[in-house]
Amino acid sequence: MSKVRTRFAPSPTGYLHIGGLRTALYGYLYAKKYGGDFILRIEDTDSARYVDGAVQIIYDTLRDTGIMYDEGPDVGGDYGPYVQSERKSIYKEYAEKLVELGGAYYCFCTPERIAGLKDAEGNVRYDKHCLNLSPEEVKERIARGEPYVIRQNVPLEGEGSYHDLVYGDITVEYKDIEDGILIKSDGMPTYNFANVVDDHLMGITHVIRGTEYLSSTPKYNLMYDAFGWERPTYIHLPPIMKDAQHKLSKRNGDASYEDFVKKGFVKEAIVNYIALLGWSPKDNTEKMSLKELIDNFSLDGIGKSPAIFDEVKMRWLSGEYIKAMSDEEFVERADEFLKKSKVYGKYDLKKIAVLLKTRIETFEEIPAKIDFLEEFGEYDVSLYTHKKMKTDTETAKTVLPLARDAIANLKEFTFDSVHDAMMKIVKGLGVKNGQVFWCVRVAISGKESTPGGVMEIAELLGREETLRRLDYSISLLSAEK
RNA sequence: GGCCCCUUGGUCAAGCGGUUAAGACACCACCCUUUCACGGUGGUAACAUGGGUUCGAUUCCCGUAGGGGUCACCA
Repeated sequence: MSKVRTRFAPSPTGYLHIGGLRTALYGYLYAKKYGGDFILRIEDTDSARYVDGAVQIIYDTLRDTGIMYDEGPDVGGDYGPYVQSERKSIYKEYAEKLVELGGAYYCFCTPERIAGLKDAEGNVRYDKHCLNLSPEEVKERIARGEPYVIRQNVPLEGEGSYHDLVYGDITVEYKDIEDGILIKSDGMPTYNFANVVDDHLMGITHVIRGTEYLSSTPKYNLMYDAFGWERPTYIHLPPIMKDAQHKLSKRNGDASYEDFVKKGFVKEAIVNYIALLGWSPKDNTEKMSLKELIDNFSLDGIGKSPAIFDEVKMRWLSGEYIKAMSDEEFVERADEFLKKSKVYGKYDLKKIAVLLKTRIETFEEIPAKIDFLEEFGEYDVSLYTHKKMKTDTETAKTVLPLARDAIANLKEFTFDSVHDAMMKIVKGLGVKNGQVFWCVRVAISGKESTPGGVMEIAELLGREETLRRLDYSISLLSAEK
């Protein structure tokens, strides 16, 4: 059996959307699983849709996610060029060959004539008007400079079948397929032709793409057959949906990979999550590195029905990755977001990392979680009322002055000494731990919830600031009637 | 509309003729706990529908409904 070769063939029309990234990922996983090659090919035959910079985004995204291609425009390879616009002459050559083989023909029909072919439903279907033009006439009209296209010659009868590795046997009747354009009047090939020629010439063994091609594959097979080429194995992938009826698309302005990175999702989690959309491993493991994805990947784990993208679950996965990071790695990778907080540069980030890691799912949540360390002012004293702890402002009025004095008189200001001081108050008052801790934590943070409790916060703030905040809170309470 | 495809909890998703129909996210409860989290335990919640085939259908076949795709000089 020949070496597996898969390809990802995006059009440079904008950023790489989630669906495209998953297609690339599966192509990569499949190739690597079987020790094969993964190829990147840029399909830029439609100059009207070309977006500047889009090719670079494709390169960057693939590299960023670790989906490395063995051959491609910027890495070279033995089957180049890997950009379709640079292969124009190749398509011309093969199109002419296909004409000779009877699989295609020149067509000089004007757009006006074709528009007149509309049926009752408004669908246009070409009528093979130019099919039987003599070679002489064709040559003459081309010489005369008449614009033309080359169309595929699809049989009027019969049917085409193939076996898709995900969807099983697919059969389409030829009468339902029209003589599509293979070479446009500008000399560029359409996808319908270019993908067949390139996949064959580049030795692609497994074509992995979205279901939008499921029912048009028979017409590609017709070309493989006409050329006498071996048909590739097809693997069509179910779509990724935004909701039950809408595909996730850039058209809707749906988030792309880069958007999620900007929103602070861990990159590995994004890749991991999209791998799980439409596929699941035998043992249902969910958190997997790219390496593990390769090991676990298998075609029979791919489903046929559309999968709805669930950002909530991706957040969870992102959180799992964050929890698994060392403090060093966390500080390094979260740097961009740590910078956005008011405390950046003022505290020991590693100490903060410990408090943050189990409390966030995306880096974007960081600033809001720690800004209270720098920002402290009037807050709602109802925060002291906590039903479970059985505390209220009265408890606080008793506890806070005691805490203030205890901390002020501490010989050493450390996590443990603060803890002991608090416990002493607990004992002295004969109350529950939580009653003291809750009040003090609120008093020095002004927040209902904070990453870390009294000792962690006090340690970060330092004795001076801790006392200042306690004083402020005591006065805030006494201002209440 | 024609053709192709799909249909298990809110979501992802096991299952591939006989199961108490997994697991995960989310949600709820409890435990742990100095808050919030983390962690732990438990819980609510699903085979679209009607016919067959079969001793027996979530699983196989047909219809219906719902959904997606496709019918471009876009990919």
